[in-house]
Amino acid sequence: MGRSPCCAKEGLNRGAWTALEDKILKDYITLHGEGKWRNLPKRAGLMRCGKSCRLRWLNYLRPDIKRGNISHDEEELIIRLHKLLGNRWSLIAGRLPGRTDNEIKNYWNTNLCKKLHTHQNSSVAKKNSNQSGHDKRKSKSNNMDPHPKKESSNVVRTKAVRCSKVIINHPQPNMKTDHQPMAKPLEMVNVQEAEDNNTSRDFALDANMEDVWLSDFLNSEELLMPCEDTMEDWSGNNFLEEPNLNYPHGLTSFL
DNA sequence: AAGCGTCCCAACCGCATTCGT
DNA sequence: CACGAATGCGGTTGGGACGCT
Repeated sequence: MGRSPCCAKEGLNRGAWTALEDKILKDYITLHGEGKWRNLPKRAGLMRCGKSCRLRWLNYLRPDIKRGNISHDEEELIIRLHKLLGNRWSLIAGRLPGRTDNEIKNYWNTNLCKKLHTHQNSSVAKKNSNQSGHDKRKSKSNNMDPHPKKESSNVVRTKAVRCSKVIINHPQPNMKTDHQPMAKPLEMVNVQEAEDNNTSRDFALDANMEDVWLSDFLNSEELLMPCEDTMEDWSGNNFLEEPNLNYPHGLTSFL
């Protein structure tokens, strides 16, 4: 695909994985566990590079995978997390059980990004009409049904949970129905208080504390999306470049 | 039915970060 | 501490699916 191969070894398979390769990889990892990706292909007898195996496993073969059918709640959560975290797909994915960074990234790029633009345009146009729908596919995507055609196809849709860096102490998020996407019953930690107490740096270093804060933040009314007013300014994702803002100092370092 | 254009997503890449010696 | 290897991450791409003409 344009660039030179990452694994310059000749004879390696590239492109779409076959069912046999999937089976070999899955069986091998079931037996030996994850890791040692570099050597895995050789040991498993796969003509793939380690990176490719890892990606295939993480995004496709791992058990307890959810694929497709991103719910409205999940979508809202993605939007809010993206506002908070920017393109930190792995972190966002860590907040969405069963979703992977790749899936979320794709979903964002193909659906939410367009939705945003559509929304912005419609805002600029002062709601002259319903959201465009001039593009049939876009319209379909905007109906919270991003994969309808594929769901009926033979494409397997399973993806792994991938909690890379964020420690999630919550029980399985209930995919909130009442503006509480982070179902954790949390003791309310006031961000401003934390800052006032000069504790922000510390809690940013503490994953659990950060988790609490993040949950609190996400539950805040400001981020209840989509909202036209806020929709207009979150495409830039400048919040990470502007350390001050209203966010704790430690967020960037935490990320 | 065929051709064409658009869109989606799996898989790739390079770079960054972490780990091991 | 330095260095190389391994792993993780986010951006990008191309093939295939789909809808329209």
